[in-house]
Amino acid sequence: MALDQSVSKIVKVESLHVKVSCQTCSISQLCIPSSLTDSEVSRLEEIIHRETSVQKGKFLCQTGEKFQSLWAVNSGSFKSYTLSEDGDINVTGFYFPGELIGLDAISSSTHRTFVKALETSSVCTLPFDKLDDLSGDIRNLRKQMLKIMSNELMDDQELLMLLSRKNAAERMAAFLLSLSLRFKQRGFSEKSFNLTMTRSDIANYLGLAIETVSRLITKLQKDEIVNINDKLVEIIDHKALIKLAGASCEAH
Amino acid sequence: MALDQSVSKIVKVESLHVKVSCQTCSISQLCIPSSLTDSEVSRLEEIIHRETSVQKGKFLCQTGEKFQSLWAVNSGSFKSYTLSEDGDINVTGFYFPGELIGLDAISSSTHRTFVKALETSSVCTLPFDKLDDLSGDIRNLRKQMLKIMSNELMDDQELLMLLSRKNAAERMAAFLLSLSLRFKQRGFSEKSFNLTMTRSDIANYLGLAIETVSRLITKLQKDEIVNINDKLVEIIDHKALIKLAGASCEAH
DNA sequence: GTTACACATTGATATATATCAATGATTATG
DNA sequence: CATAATCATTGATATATATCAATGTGTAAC
Repeated sequence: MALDQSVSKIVKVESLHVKVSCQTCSISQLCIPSSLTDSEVSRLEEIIHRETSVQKGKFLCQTGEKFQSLWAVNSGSFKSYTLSEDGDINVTGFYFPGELIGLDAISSSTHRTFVKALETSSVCTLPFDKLDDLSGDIRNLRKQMLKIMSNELMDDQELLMLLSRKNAAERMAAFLLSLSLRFKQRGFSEKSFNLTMTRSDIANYLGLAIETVSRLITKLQKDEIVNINDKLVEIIDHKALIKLAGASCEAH
Repeated sequence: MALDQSVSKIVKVESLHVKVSCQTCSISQLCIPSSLTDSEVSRLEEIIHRETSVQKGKFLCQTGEKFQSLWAVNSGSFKSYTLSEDGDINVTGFYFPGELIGLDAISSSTHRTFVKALETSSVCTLPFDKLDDLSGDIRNLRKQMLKIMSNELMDDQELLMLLSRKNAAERMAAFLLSLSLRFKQRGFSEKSFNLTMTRSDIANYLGLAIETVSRLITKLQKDEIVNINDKLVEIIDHKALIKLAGASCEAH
């Protein structure tokens, strides 16, 4: 599959004199769980470009582009993927409000993935050089950045377990649980949320065939564990889902 | 499988008046590829506890232990793994000279894995608090730490691709190539090296059955791509190995 | 409103790899 | 030195999931 549509062109949302500040936003994991003081948040605020809108299907970044900023998702959702030489897509992750995009590009100073909006979304832009300078001063910011990265490492390791050792049903269950947890952590409903990505994205991400994903979803409904109506997921039996995701012995 | 043997007890190697300095050691990725000045390296040196020996089978850390330091591998090798509730082992990674252990524990301040010496090895210990303080002062050190973590994120993503999308032969080839590259980057031979881990470790890490790994090794020899004599690997046809690891289309 | 196109579901079949089983080789233990 | 224990190899069989194929459904295009 080739690149669809035109290259991204990020459009600044009209601010309409509504000056939203980081203090009230409380969404990015960079500010919130950390112990930044008000004045520290203010300094962070100064370097952040706030509330940029990205239309559905547009790119936040593309492979090969120079890395300059991190993005914090404000609303909407994104998928990241790589393209192999043969042109096949490898979905590497999904991003939801409160999450940081671009951490993996720090080391090479170049983006290694395509990041595409799954719906019309908005992000804050964090120029990395300035962020880095600031973190020299602010111990808690430095700590928080390392923490976020370390956290990502842990998440990746978990995903690794999932993909290498779990069967299809376990992967699907773990995927839904992970989404549920991420939404919960950011103050959204953990019981009911939207799958903004396609079945094909999910299948690709989980290393499964799209037909397998479809069948698994059907089965989860039959077993009355989750209810999935097209895009809308409702988790009915959370415990059963956990059990399904965790059980790695019986299946082997 | 339960925990084998006793808990680690790290023994200080007799220094024998040989004061090895980081300046001459040049092994850790923390110091070397970075642009630290001599005086900066000296400051780093002051906080590092050098050359601790770890016997084969002993633990560098265990799940649940408090995170206090990172370790830089000097010699030997380690494996990291988790234990599920049911007691089965999940090998999460291998560590060789020059590589840093413990980055994933930063976020939770607690070790989430067991790290076990595959052979008698030695490490340098980097107290994290002091390292963090120092990185507030030294911009390049800060940069280097983020770079290392970002790099790990990239590596993990690659591994993720490998485990979710590649078949057994591709995984095995990619595993050997990745080892080869890592050894090369640290100045060791890329053509010939030791598999210090068991077949079972490899199989577990790659999400394959041990028998499959064995068969693949046999096949790689038959095809005259690599020569594996018990633990010793010799890469004969590097190009063929790359081709094998990369091909993800033909197999699907 | 009709046509086209991406997305999703369901069934039949093929295949890669796990599992089971037997044996050999190497390393540790008394 | 003998015996056990771990690790590795090889073959036969079972099974989970990919692939192929057909159909349905919703959304965009004209």
